[in-house]
Amino acid sequence: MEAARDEAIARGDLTIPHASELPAVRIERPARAEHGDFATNAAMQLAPMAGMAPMRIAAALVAAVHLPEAMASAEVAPPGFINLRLEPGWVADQVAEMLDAGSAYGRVPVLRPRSVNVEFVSANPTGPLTLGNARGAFVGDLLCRVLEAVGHRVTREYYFNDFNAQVRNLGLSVLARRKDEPIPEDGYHGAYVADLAANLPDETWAAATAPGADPGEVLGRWASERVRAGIEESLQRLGVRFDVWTSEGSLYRERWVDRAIEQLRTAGDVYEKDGATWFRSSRLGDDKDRVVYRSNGQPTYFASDIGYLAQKFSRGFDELIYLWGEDHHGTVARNRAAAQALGFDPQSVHWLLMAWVRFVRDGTEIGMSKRAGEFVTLDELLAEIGPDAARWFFGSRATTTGIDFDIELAKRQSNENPVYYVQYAHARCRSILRNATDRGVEPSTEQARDLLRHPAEQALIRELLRLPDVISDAAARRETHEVPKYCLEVANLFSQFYRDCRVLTDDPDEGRFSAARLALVDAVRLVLANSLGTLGISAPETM
RNA sequence: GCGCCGGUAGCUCAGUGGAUAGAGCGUUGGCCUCCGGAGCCAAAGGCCGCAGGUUCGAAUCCUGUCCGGCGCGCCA
Repeated sequence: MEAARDEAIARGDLTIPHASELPAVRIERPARAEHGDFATNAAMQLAPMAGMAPMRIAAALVAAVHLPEAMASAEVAPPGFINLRLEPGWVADQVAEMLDAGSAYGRVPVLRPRSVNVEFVSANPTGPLTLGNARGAFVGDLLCRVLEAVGHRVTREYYFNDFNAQVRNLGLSVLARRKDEPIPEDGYHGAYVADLAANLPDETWAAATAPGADPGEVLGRWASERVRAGIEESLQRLGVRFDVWTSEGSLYRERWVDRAIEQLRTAGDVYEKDGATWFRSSRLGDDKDRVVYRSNGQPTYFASDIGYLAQKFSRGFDELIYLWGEDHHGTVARNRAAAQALGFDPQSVHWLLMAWVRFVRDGTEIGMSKRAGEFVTLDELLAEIGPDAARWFFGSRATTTGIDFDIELAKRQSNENPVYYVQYAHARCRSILRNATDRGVEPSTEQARDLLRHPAEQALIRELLRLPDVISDAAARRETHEVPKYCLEVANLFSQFYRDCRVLTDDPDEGRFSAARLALVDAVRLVLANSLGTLGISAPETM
């Protein structure tokens, strides 16, 4: 199209005064089928500088354009759009291309694959994962899958505290349970604390109660590791796995924190005031400076963050992604400042914030407090609605959108969940393919160009052609919710095709289409399997 | 008070300056001789929170305002 523009200018059909800067021609996919497969607003964008009516410019562009083989036509539409249509035979031929690509179809590698660290969930190991952690677990996993689909090397990382006050409180809660004393005020009241106390090994108990021992520390360390292992198992049940588990304590043992802060001090970004040590984050966009060492000498949580940034970058990642709840958004500015002050490209660190999930049961909000012991666990959610439906639910929403999650509603709707509609379409493809094998019918794309001309077939293939764009966009935007939408669209168009185009038949007249349509069914199966796979959702043979 | 994120159909949510604003669920009405009815078709349902502005064109960008969530610690 840009070539057409230049040619139109050369021919004198289009005059742009004093070689103005020409905007790049943008091609989009129109919302309506009658507007073609692609469209561009180039003529309307050129109109002000050319001083010509958009319709006339569009006509000049169309006259000058050399359509590639895949394109059937370019038409002008008011108020100045140019609509492009794909050649139906080319469209039909793409079924063979998709089947050749197989499981790689839709996975278009980016130009520059990066090594990306994605940190998510990172809940403190002071209790089982709750519904509150569900969104982070699914969104993070989906994000990793999408990034991997376009060729990035992804490390999934979980960061947890193993020595702070919360862990100590957990230890003291276990102690109280064990001794049948009241749980401390800041302690944890959930039933799992009693389980921990009951399963305490004798040697741990002995170590905790030995003379001079710190029971809170000893029991906290033991209990938090046990809880952490339980979290890992829960996540595995969700289909979420992590490559690296990093403890806050290791950042101190390996001296990442003090070395990073010394580096900042050398650079003049750290100073002492009121007995505390401060990082000059206000110099780099934060509202105010932040304490890294308290006046009692203890590091703040932010100090750990700084050390962690240095530790992660030392491992050679090109990009760091933090997936946080939006309640942490106030800490982003200081972390960004720290990354910059440490000499890292701020463009290579991203903090993605997820809006809060409001959990309601029949209209009233329910709290999620580990400390009070009032929560629904992730395992309970899974038992109620299943991992596929849960993945679909959280994967279908933009991360910036607040969600109202009604557990009763989710249970009731789990049977009507759109995910089953998509899985059903996949199972139906499989069923048709099985029936074909029984009848001895083989899929073939040999005559597809001539045979796959039905509107339902053409619409379906054109949708299948979108998969690479959908995956690439999701990875570039770091938002996955377009993928479930796309699955739904494919399943819907497949149903229409299934209604209008008989695949297997005893009718000899209709039978000549069988092999080509079977290949199309196979392509639909492939696209559904690949896109569901990107979501971590199963693509069943039967339902 | 200041900052960040939201406000779109009855509900839950898409919508990356373009053409008549969409989907799922729910509601209403149709469709089972035939490859899987967990399906298909149709209908009803919208001052895109409100008011200005920018633009040939605004749900989208800017300003103001209202409502909701979150954050503003030597907590994490």
